[in-house]
Amino acid sequence: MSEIERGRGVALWSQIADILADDIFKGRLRQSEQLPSAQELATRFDVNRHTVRRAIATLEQRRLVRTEQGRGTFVQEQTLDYPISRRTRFSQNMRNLNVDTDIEILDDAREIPPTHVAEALGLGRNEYVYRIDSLSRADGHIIDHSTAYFPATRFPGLPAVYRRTQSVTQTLNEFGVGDYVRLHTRVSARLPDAHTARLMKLPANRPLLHVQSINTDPRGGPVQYGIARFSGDWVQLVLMAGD
Amino acid sequence: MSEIERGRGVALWSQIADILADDIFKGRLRQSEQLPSAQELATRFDVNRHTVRRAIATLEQRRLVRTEQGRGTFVQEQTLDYPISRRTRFSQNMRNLNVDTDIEILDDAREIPPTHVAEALGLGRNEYVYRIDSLSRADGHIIDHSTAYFPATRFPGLPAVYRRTQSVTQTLNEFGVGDYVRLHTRVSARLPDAHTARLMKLPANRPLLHVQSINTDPRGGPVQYGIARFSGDWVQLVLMAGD
DNA sequence: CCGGTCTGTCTAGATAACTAGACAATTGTG
DNA sequence: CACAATTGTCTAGTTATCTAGACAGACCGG
Repeated sequence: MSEIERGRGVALWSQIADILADDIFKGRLRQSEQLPSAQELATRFDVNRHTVRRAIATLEQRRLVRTEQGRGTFVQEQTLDYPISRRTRFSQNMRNLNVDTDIEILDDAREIPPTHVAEALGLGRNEYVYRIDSLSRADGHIIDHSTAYFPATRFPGLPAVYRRTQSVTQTLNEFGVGDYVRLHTRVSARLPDAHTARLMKLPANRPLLHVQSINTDPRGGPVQYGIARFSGDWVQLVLMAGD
Repeated sequence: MSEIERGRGVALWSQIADILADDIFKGRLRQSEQLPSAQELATRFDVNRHTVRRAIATLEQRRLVRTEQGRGTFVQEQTLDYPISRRTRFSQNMRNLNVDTDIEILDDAREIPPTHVAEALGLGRNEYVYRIDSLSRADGHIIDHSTAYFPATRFPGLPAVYRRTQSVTQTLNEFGVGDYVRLHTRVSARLPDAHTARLMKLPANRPLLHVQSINTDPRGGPVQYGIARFSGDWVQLVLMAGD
């Protein structure tokens, strides 16, 4: 049995959270299995129930567990598998997962993009883009802070349409882009910058999945450059074979 | 610059100690170099001087730094290099290092040893050994908790001699073993058991060097089986080539 | 020897972490 | 429905951690 230490500079709730998280990741607590009750854990670790509750609260924030009043605490059934393919659509994904989604548009602007974005979109030095920053929620939890760039000359007034439709697919459709595919995707693990951490209500030490992608129309013309930042704790990207 | 976080379950002094220890291990603070003053570090980390002092106190316990009143705090010049060879002698080692040593004998007993010890010493199932538990200090700091086994029939009354001489070499000499060599040495890294942690005044999460060795007389007869547990933070075993 | 710069020690108070206990709210079961 | 088990919420008190300031003691360079 893992022991916890007092007075060594690490709070008890933090140690307990680490042990339980490890139990989950290592599979000692199975998917959807019920955790011992808070009282039971308190007895096992020889601490107060409130201390255990604090540990569990942090696990819940990280979506590793789910608590239900009167029933108990359960290991979260699945990390949110996020399929990445040439034909990924966010809203389609979420509908498939039977998750209640919601997108909040934080900010949009017409501006000259960073050079690497301009290059990716095949734009010249002084061509404008629309930048749209948004936050996606699923079941009320923030899962994604994304920044999208669209060529401004090709899609005049795009932000207004996007605000109305709340869907990239729908928006591009109204501009005559009936279909689009993902040209490429780059995935890395990073720690959040201060801005993203604040937006996603994440501690600065929880890793993010940093996904950079380019969508093109069927003829290969780039229509969108996107950066999505997922909570690494419970979003899992799934790379599909043969796509 | 490494930042520290408040209210995340890790005490500030603990975070600061970790950062400084890392600076030392990674060589960003050189051997014997002076650390910034406590006040300077307090300003850099935006905490109180007392908090920094607590961090430094733990580093001093781990012998990573040395503080000198009126002068400053310095990176400890060297870990204690402990040469391992066929002809290793503890007291000789320490004299060479110009370190003031002292051995405290904690316990001795005449008993049937664990089977792996009996095998190593070439003893039968019911042959007795003397077990001697001792603690070695250098410059007043505990560096080593060791357990030694000697065949009891070959060295009757050995513990009394050892208590008098405080030296394995001297003791075996009195029993007519003029010379001995190390047959083999096994080194591993382990966390201390509760007993050893208490004896060595170490936190349970600081690794130990666990050294198991067998000494034989010149004809190859095993005379001692030993287990030594060194503080991993500041003892470094040095394996000599061609020995 | 003097003044500046360190570490060492003390006191006092503020904030975070932990404990203890009571009771409400919800759920499942007999 | 009554009951047991569980999570959720509150209040109060203790301990650990952190801050603030003062001053002593040692060291060093001028």
